[in-house]
Amino acid sequence: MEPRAPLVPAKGALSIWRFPVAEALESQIDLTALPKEERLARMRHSAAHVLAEAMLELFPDAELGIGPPIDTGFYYDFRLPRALVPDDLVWLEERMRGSLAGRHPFVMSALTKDEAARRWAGQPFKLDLLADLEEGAVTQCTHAGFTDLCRGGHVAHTGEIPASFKLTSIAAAYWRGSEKNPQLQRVYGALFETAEELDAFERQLEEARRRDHRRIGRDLKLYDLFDEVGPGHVVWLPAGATIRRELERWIEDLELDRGYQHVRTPVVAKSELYKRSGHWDHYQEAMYPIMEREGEEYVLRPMNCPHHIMVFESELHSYREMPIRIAELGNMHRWEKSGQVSGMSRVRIMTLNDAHIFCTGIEQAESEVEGVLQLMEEVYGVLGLKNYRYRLSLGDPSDTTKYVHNPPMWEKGEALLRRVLQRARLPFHEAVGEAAFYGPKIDVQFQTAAGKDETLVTIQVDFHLPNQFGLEFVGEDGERHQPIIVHRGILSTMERMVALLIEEYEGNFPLWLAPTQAVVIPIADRHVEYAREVAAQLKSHRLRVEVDARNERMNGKIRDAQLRKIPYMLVVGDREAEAGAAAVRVRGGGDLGAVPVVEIAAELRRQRDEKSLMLWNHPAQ
RNA sequence: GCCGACGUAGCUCAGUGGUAGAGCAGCUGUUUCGUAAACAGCAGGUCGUCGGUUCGAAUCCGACCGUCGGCUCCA
Repeated sequence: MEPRAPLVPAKGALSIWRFPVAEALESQIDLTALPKEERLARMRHSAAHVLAEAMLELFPDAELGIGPPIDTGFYYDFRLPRALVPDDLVWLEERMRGSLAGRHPFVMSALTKDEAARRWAGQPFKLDLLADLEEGAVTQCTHAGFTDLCRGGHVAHTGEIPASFKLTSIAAAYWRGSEKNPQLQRVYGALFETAEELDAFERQLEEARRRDHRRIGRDLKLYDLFDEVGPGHVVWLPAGATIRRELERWIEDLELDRGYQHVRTPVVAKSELYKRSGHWDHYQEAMYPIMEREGEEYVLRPMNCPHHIMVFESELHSYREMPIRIAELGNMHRWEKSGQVSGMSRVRIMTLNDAHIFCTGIEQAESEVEGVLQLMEEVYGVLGLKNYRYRLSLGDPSDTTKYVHNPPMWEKGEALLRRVLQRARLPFHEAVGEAAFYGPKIDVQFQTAAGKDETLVTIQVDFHLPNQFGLEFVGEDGERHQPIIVHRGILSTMERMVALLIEEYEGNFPLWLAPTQAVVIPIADRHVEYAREVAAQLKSHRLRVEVDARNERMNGKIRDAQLRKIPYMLVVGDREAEAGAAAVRVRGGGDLGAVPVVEIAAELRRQRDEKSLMLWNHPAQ
């Protein structure tokens, strides 16, 4: 499988949007001389101005937020007297096209902070922006009688904005991205240089909708959700549970090979446990509410760490036993806010492929982190997933409520993780404010079909919990020492992993994961008996095979099997029954002709055991 | 959680104040068929829930529940 470019670039990602003041005042710009990225950014940002111009026509009292370019176009945030409706977008877009035809020049001018404060007196958000600007760096831009406080980055005139744009959606957005601030109405636009590129973008959106795990999950009967079971509480149907079981068996075997020990721990604990671990202070709003009986408080666990710490604590350990790798497919419960629960990728009850590695010290922790990265590369190689990036997720020293306060601990952890990434020569980026509350981590970020960034793998170095729980082991010197814990998830939660795989494979699972691996299709009723024999023979190799004995024509059965994305259709009629064979049809491929059943069994076993991404000379997808 | 839209049969959808519809899926029967949909019949809904307006509500209003698109948060 080739690496697939993200279908839809992340919406929030800002492109180049920084222009020195001197350059901003320059009105003569040769667009063709600019790199495409900057040219597009200028076009998109200019289009945002034109949108604001049209919006002021619709609502003269509109309060203006910001209107930056984004990777697929632009947006502009407004506070408006009423909610926008889709018809407003039609009207606004028409006005914008009128402004483009007018070829109005964008004219930048500089002004003092005092002048700007007077000029923008009626625009609270602009005043808020102005407060952060240095004297001498205040500029505004005028076109067609519309002026915006703006640092620049435009095209020369509105005629240079390509007509290949479209207002796409109305959304809500908090001012400056903080939920403490007022919520504004955001209008998104898509803008590309050519109509062909805009078309391609729209086709990508369509493609993303086709790959959506919620749609495919329903069509293939992988999972379901019920109002009365609750949002984010996934019901795995037999087909989806089969995929999950294969993944679980596989990862547990890989872990056993690498010296992990599996445990089973309860999904409920006394709140006391989480008070001690620190979850209570940093995580409580994300936990299910307390259950109280007989004067005791219990909670559903949001994380497995404290339970695995109990496993470590159940006896006194020697440095000779370490590292001790404790693993569990552990159920966790997190009270996600109602607006963010979605399909299987964002749920409230989930199973994490979790493990905690208890290490004697920095050196051992470092080597364990390396081992985890190697396991991760192996696992994702087998799954054929290549569309990911490493992120070093750091704490935010300025945020004392979100992270435990212990600067030396954070420094040690961050340095350790950075060293491992550098030694492994893995390209990574650093992100402040993305750490766990108890320590920094390496996250591996994947992109979903819809273009959203999701964390799958996470590796964390933790000096905090060993301290909270007073963990000890006996060292070579006979003294007591505090271990370091490496937390790690490889497959992520089973929910999120299966959601990602559905989208990655578009429901066309490789043989080893396919819920039904082959369906035997008798041509007429008299072939049903032979079909059952073929199926029995394959089932004796633990292949998941069905017989389609329905009263349908062969064509109909083939069509249904294709729609169910079953890897192999084994058509049997008189000729095949005679020869002890079946005509093999490959999903998405053609008829391979009759093949002896023993050979089919051998080939399918091989593909399954090798976890092949290919189906009998065809790509699995 | 916040803003907005949406909620009609298992699924996809039509129906905008006057007796609930279609296609697919399901069931029954006929057909026994060579690589992406045979034919016919039957059955299936207190229109998300609760309340209100009205002679009359799927349709208008309100609250709640859920879904979707964003924002914020996150495995």
